[in-house]
Amino acid sequence: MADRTRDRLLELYQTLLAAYGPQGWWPGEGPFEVVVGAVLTQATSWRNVEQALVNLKAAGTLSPEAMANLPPDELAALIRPAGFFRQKARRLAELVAWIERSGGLSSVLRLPTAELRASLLAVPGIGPETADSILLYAAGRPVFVVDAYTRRILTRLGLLPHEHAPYPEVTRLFTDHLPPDPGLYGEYHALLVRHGKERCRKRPRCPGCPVAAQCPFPSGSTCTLDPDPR
DNA sequence: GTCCGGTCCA
DNA sequence: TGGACTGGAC
Repeated sequence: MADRTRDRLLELYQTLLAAYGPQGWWPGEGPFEVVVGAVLTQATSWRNVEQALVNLKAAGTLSPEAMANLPPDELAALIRPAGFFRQKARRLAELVAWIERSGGLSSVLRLPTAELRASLLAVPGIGPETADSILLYAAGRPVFVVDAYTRRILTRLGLLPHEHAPYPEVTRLFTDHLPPDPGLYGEYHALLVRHGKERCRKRPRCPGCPVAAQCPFPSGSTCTLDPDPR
């Protein structure tokens, strides 16, 4: 049976990969650094997250055990460059407490995918995108991470009805039509982020866009304003 | 001034 | 649904 969506998704992936090259996600060493980075990068550019990670490393607190024993205000001070630092310090503390309660990170990362996802979502401050980032990049599970870039790009390409499509619907677009390959999903998501910040911005930079041939509204022709009927 | 690799709460 | 959370880069 012909799967047009699959063909379009694979074509998009190949185009992005050819244009930008492998993105090398997730940067950093070890699953705990991925977990921490996933929280720190919430609504925050990675550049700012990096300094926070440097601070945590320098303080020797980039392990669940060390972080669990860190006073909240000290943790907040270390992650200050990542923004939302009081809130994120609380979120990291909650997350680390859950990890320690659950027998440590390696035990946690061995939980079945559905169970791990549910447990992560039950931690205050962990939403679907953060949970899925951890599932994919720290635990190596074939889940597709959906963010604002993903929604915007797919909507403009006509693969989604509108930018506010529910999270599970967007995830399914990928998992229903592509093989469950964590390597593919990880690279694909990273490429969408790259394309979203470099080209397919709110105000898109269409001239010279590598995806123009696959896009219904290339160049300032029309439709730079999304109609977006809720 | 605007934008970030979101999430929670009223 | 709209703010609040917060700092740094462009």
